[in-house]
Amino acid sequence: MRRSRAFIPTSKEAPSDATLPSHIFLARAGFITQVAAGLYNYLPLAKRVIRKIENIVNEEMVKVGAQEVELSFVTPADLWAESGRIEKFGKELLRFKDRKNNLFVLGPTHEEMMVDLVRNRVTSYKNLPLNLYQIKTKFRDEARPRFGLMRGREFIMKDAYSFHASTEDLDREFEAMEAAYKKILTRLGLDFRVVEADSGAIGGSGSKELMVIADSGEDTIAICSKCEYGANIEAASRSARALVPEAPVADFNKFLTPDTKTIDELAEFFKVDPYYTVKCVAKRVVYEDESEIVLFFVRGCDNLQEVKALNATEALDIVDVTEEELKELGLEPGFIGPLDQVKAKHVIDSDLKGATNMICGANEDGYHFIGVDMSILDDVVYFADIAEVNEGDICPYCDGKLSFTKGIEVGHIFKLGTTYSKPLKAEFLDENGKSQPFIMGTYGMGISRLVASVIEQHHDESGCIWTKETAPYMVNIMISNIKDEAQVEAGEALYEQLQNANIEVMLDDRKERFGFKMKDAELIGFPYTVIVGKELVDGNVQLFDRATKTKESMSVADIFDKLMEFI
RNA sequence: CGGGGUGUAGCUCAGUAUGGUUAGAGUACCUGGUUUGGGACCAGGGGGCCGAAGGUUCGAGUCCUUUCACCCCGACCA
Repeated sequence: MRRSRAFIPTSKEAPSDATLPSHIFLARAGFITQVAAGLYNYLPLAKRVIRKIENIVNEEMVKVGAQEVELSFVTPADLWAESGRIEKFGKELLRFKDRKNNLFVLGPTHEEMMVDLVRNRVTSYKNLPLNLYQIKTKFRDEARPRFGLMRGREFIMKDAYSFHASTEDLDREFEAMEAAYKKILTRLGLDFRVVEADSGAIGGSGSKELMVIADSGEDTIAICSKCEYGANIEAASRSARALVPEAPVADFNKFLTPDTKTIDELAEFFKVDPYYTVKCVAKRVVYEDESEIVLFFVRGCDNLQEVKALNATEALDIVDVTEEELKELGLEPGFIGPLDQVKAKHVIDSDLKGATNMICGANEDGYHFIGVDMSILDDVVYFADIAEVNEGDICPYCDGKLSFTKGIEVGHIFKLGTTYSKPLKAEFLDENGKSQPFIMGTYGMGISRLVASVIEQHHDESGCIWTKETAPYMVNIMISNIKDEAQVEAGEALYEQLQNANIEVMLDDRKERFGFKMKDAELIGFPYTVIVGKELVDGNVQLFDRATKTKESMSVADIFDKLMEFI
């Protein structure tokens, strides 16, 4: 491509609202333009990068035996009602009616559509397993789209769906897909981590997220210092502490503790480690048609993890409550404890099961219980893992310590089981002629988010640095002075030579100054720029490496071979 | 969905407290000239329903009302 003909509107200034490097540089370098909140146009350079990522995804999907399909973007609302997700997804589903007044939904993900496609068409265990995928635009009417391509309302996702006759076969496919996803991210040149995750609105038994490590990531992940364990903070677990602080041994008693409403005040009052205190977090738990206040109890040194709390109560939502609401129930904020009190449902963190020498609220203004043995609650209360892990906690699989880092969720793979096949009545006949719902898996990967992720990990103050597998063009030939006929001739010759060798090459033939064209090349981020300039009189050109920003002189005769070596 | 902010040239922004010729700068763009190794310089030029609608006024980018859009913090979210 000749730069003089290319539609690459670069700019010195970033959009005023852009904060992330990926957003700033993709906009400045002429890859994307914004249309409306969370909606972007992909310009020629972006389109080329997207196609490259898609090609890699396609290659790896073919290797694991998945088949590409493309399902309708507009999906009948009836299907969403059938699975029950029309409520669960809520306003994120963009709904509209056609001229015949039928309700439709723009597809935010395609479990229902895919199940509908397969049910009654695959009806025998002999035709399983089956893995179908597509790469397609999705639409989710996010409450607050932001960060450019990172969180758009319209985005490109690769979504795969597998169908199995047994959970063992699903496990096998899940592992194969995880391996394929790792391969894709590795080929793209990304630093990533596979972590355990919460299954969210998609549902299902087990799920893992593929996180690209980046400070700008919106997710916090806990990773082990010794082993491979990593988990989203929403799902991270830990081992019980090996070393515990000295226990405040005491007989059970009610103790006057005026004005000690917070854990800090309580720990200070008794001069004990917050580890031995019981913290109460009251929340309103919302179900489909009702809601109730639930008291969550964790150790004073821990915090409630709301996603875990949501899962423990099987609720749709969890919202804050006011002190007034608690007082109406007869509870005493600051002094709420799990003993002798049945005014609201209790959920106690499993780390408190059997704990002794604890201090907790006595449900009476100004009083706490001391010397509490939590095991007396064993049979009467619901225990669940609801505490958020802290940095420095012990890994659940080894004796390593957990630390936090930020990640961009670029992939999420789920073992769905029969979550969708059952309600949608998608069944097959097994060896015994018995009807069974499909055992399913679903595997998503954000293609447009990957474009942004590559730049989050590969950029500097001058702009984008594309990896070899993602670069829109591998080589940029820069003719320093377009009025110098010898430079033009040498540039054109190399341009033709590289094109004939099927190298993706840009020829910067614009009538601009050296500095202007270099800045432009650095902003766009071509891996290599060949500078045809003042050294040509000695028969030399320079090879500029974008990643290292170094220039190497070499003879015109050698440049082609040298490039072929690098690419 | 709560709280806040901003809408003026393709882009980044002045101008609005105190209404008053023809609405500005930088950048980008066009023409001519000079320049040609790190976003050059000189001269000339095109480009605006001042987000939209209504109102106040002799007169509105500026004041009032309504509305829309976009952004930020939070809630939410593969």
